[in-house]
Amino acid sequence: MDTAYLDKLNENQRAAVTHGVGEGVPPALLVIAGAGSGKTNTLAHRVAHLLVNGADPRRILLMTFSRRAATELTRRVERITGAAMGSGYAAEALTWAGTFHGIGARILRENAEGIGLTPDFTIHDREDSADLMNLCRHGLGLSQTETRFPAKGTCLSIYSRAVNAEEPLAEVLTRHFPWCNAWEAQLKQLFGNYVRAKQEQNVLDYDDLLLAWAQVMSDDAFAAHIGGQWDHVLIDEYQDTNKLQSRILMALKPDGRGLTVVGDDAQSIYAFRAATVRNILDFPQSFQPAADVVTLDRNYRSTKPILAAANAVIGQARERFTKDLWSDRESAEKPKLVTVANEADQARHVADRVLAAREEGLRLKEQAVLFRTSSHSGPLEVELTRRNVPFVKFGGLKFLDSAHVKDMLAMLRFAQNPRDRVAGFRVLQLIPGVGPVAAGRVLDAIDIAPDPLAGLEAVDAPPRAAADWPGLVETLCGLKGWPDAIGRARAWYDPHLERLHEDADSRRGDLLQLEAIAAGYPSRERFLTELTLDPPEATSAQAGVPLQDEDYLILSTIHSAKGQEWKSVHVLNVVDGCIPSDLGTGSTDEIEEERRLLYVAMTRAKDSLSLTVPLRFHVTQQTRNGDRHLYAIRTRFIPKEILGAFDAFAWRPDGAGGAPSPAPARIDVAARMREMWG
DNA sequence: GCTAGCCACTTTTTT
DNA sequence: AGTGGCTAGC
Repeated sequence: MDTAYLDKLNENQRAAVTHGVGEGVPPALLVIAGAGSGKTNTLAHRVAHLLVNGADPRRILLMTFSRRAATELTRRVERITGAAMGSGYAAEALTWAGTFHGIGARILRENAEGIGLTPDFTIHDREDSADLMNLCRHGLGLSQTETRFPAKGTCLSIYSRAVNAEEPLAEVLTRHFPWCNAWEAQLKQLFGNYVRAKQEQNVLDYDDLLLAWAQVMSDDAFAAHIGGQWDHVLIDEYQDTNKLQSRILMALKPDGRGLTVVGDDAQSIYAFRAATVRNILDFPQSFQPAADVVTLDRNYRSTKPILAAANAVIGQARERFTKDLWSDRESAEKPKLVTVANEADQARHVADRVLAAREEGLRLKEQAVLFRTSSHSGPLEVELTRRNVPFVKFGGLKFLDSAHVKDMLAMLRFAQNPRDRVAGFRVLQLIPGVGPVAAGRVLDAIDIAPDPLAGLEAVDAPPRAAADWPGLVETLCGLKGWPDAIGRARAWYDPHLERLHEDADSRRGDLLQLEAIAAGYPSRERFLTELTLDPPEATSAQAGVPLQDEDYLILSTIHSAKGQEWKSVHVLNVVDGCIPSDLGTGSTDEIEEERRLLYVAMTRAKDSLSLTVPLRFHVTQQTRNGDRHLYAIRTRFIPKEILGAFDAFAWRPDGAGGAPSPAPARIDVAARMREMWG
């Protein structure tokens, strides 16, 4: 066999790739992989090396942080094995690649019969879960307490943390939600009802996908059966897993044999989701003998000055475990720290720089603009649109959150699982004359019926909706056949869309887009499951998704930028209040996480990095004082002592003698002339 | 029992 | 700014 691919790796990477391969099932391995150290490449090589050495691809489990990462990984494995073993080799047989939640859903569905679930369960996203929590909250009369009971979203967060961190409720409240301490007894009761409701309605929420999986694994026979399906289990981004996930992992491979985890504690940015770096720190000692550790600290991505600045930022961290990264990519260009007057200037400056770089031959796709919070890119989006610069935005997406899309999905989910009350409640109330009470009655009738769909057909029409009722029932019962069903649902929904929304036209466009997405899935169940577990993550300024060969600028939240890299990176609002977010300055742990967030943002850059500091910025949506301007200061993560790592300067728009230039909207004449010829 | 309209609250990051 | 909850009126 041809293992030439090993020659291109550095010593540590090769150690990680070959560790224990060819000696039966290899012992546990932890790879500490710093930013840009070729982590994905190393992981892909390890998988490929296992395959080349005879591992069965169907018996390899790959768990990544996102669906996109899983796709990228399998693609690379395919390329490596293709070169080594001839292109006939199918890495497609890597059938077990996905997120923890996605794999959990699949295992639970495949084993549903044996573990007291029905295989046609539907999955609630966060919004749905909050809605169900709300129904339970009302059911217990907690919405009318004298002092305010926590809002549904807060209740769900508390519940979720208790589940994912495996912490007792009292501890969760004290440590993370002290203002809800007084409600402990009521919350406990509420959560009991919430769990019961989910079970009665045959629905699972995100947490259940892990929790039920973990429960299954606590049964020895099941644990052996499920863990025995794979010889090798490899986990990426291990620093962002929580206790529940690590428990599942340990139960899959109790002796650690066949287990590989990869991560970097300096890039842990999901503590708000109960992720804990303890998982990665405690991993080696979880086994007897302890797992081997390989560290990748050579950075291939960034230039020396960029890395020096990033190291300076993370060097201020209160505690950390990994060493500084090093690079031999020389460059005279330090990262820029640009002070601008306000967010409008920030937008102008970034747009200027992006366009200038494109003039010098750097495609828009090689450039990215990163920010802490989705809304921070607002002024820039306006500026880019004004200048006709195409962009695609990742993170903080609301496509699935918009009312009309949720209506459509509720239709499909209700047809899939008529016991799903959240979906039913939503669908039934679309008809004029049906409110919460009438909807509740119908759902109660369905609950009692042995066959839910038949129950729906048999139920009496609500008194004020007699005219519209048969149409709805007929549509719901007829939502079979895929993907035709979604077209029929849309046809029924269209008049309601028209009636409910002023801007029905643009919303109709969204629904057509949804229909196009749906056509890519083999069945209604797969569509609903995968859309919930892996929602479309990008939005674009133009209608429709840009074509693959089109060039566009990347706008992304820092969280969504994880694992990615660009030649040129701009980071917006590098000021206190944004990074760190003023919502995240409650505890030192939270501040440390914000610091790592800035580190992650900076280490995305290969050749050029620029941080902007608007001195004055506009705050909207403040409860107290309404909209107002705030005077900001440079982020505390870049104190004076490390300023030397940056090229710091102030920028003002051309020709601005103080007042913002009233320049008319610029016309991209060149682009228009090109457009004349298609 | 439903709907419209008014009021109050929210508050980031995401599977 | 937009959503959700609550109340008054039909």
